[in-house]
Amino acid sequence: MTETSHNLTLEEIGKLAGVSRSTVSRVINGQRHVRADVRDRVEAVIAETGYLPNQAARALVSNRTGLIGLVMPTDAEELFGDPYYSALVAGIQLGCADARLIFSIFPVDGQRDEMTVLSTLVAQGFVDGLIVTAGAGSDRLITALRDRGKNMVVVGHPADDRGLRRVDVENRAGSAAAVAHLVGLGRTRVGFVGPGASYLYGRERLEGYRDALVDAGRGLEDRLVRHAEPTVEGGFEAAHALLAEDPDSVHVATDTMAVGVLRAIAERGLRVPDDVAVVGFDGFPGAPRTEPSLTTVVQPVVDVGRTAVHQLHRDQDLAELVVLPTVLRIGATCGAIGGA
Amino acid sequence: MTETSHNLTLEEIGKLAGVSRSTVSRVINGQRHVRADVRDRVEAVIAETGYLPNQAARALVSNRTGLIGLVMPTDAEELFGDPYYSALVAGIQLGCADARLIFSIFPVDGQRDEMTVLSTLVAQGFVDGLIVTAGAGSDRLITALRDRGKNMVVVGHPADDRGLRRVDVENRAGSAAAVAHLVGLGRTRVGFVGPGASYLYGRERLEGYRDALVDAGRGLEDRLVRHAEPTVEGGFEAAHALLAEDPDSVHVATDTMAVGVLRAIAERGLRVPDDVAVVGFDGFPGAPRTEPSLTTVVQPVVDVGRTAVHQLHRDQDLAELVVLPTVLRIGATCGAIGGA
DNA sequence: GAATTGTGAGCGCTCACAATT
DNA sequence: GAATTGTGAGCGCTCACAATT
Repeated sequence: MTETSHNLTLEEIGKLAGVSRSTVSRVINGQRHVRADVRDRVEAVIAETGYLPNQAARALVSNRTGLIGLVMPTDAEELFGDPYYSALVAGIQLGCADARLIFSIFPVDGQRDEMTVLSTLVAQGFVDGLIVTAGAGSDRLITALRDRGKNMVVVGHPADDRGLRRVDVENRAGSAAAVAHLVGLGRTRVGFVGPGASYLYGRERLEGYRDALVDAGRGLEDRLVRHAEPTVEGGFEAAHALLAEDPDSVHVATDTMAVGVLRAIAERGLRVPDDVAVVGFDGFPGAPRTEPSLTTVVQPVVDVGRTAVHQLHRDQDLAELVVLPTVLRIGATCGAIGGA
Repeated sequence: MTETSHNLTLEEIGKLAGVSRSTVSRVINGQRHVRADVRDRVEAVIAETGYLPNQAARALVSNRTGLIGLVMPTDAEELFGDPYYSALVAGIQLGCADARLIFSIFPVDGQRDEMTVLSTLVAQGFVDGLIVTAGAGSDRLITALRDRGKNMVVVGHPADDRGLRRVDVENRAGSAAAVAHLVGLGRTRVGFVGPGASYLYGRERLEGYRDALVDAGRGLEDRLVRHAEPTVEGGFEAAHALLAEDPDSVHVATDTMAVGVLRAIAERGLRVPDDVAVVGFDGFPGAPRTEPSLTTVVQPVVDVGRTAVHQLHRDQDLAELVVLPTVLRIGATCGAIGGA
């Protein structure tokens, strides 16, 4: 544990153990063809000196650093407290542990040009691969990295998805299941509240809503579909507009918006689920609980993170797109259980 | 923008521009002694080819990577959604922008041995320096990095603070100001709710509470001091115990606990600030608002992050400990404004 | 002689191969 | 002859110095 001011090298460890730098390298990298007693001697010297190989030298010759990066936009401060990122990070961490990689998050804000930072990271070889979440803020970045042929996995659905390795969830089928559930419970006027068309996942969830209504032989009423920003306030406002159309149920495209929807319903003196049933989407682990507890389509964010690492790490011959299934979690807002 | 499969080298760029690798290196690193027309020619080739220097080679020779790391514990999922980290990250990002460094967060969970990860990071030269937040979970790590003489700045107050470069806030003086404020408003039975003794910041804030009462010539009553876990629930329980002692005000050592304290006061049918005044501590930017709005001691977390980077980056002759001042922010819970 | 440019060496590893047992 | 070990070269830069204008 006593460490000298300058860092030791393979050569020096070899000298101390009476072997060449090659043998030390073999011991460190766990290669065969090292005699047991030699291995022990080298390992003893390593332990004694606290030697750690220089990563820059290693990276220079092997072209690998063992680092995986997640690009995280931080323009909006909320993003950091977002339970989505929290779960995604947990999943990526699991994936990195599986693959013996080091996980690092690169916060990128709009002030600095993200391209500058990222060229430094990947193009210049800081990280072996990058996980980037889809969204308006990352479209340019994703295209640039793709064009440079960099090792990248995109989480979610960016505007331009050509030639990308992606991990996504079953948005359309998930929402279809949510709406089919409401229809199955006897609801006849099912509304939809979701984010604007610029959010692809919102568009997909809206399609799922339509699929289910068409499958059930129902008509589609444009007035029962409302868009707003994917925030609590957005949900609140959209719900007020929707409630004027007298729906008996709503599928809300994000749980965050669903909080606003529940608030608007309560403000109108309506009961959930008796007057209006609600089914959300997302079901993130750290998200705040609602009262009554929200029925929602749970997307497996932790698995998404873990899968993204696997996609990054394995051979290139993997499927371009991995879509993970969602699960409908029954709570108290859909009227499937209890006194409704 | 057309990129070939293999990355270019300095040598190749030099050949394309009709100069040596040295001249290209000078252009890239912005050194003098390059003729203007040569510089232009080299820059044109760089732009054309999209050349980016290999960071591993750079790091190998210069012993610097330009990367700063924040070690972030993720055992508890809440930590990620914590407004404290959110603000700290924002500050570190500002500091890195100032110093033209790249900022990276290393999530470390208790499952994997954090020492393994970190030896890889610093000892082996992935990052030039590390910012570590104090806390029970990081004590071992901090000691190990200090013993290895690694470039590190600790945020907050670890159990063993010997030989560390630290950035901290005025916990003691901040709490003293909070309590002096309550005393100045005529409160005579000032209580304290804070975390257990294992939290050093809590101990310091308790000392500040005592300082202010002693300064005001008041006695100290042990029954007016209550400890619990630094959570909303902890604050709630401690407040219920405290309220049995009939205090007319409370200084709560964290805003999170203060939320629980306000809830307990309301549950007892008491009014804030009329019956019981409350002053918290922290004032993090992203923290949820309370009703009535909380009077609190604001610690400058963003500045803490920024300062930590400066400490890491500048010469070693900087002060070992930088303590940033806190500010009392008047809200509606102390009775200084409005109808109380 | 000052500004500009190029050359050689070396950072600390890994890999292919040769030389040992 | 198979297992084990060592040697040489090279990854792509930066730095000190020499060589050029």
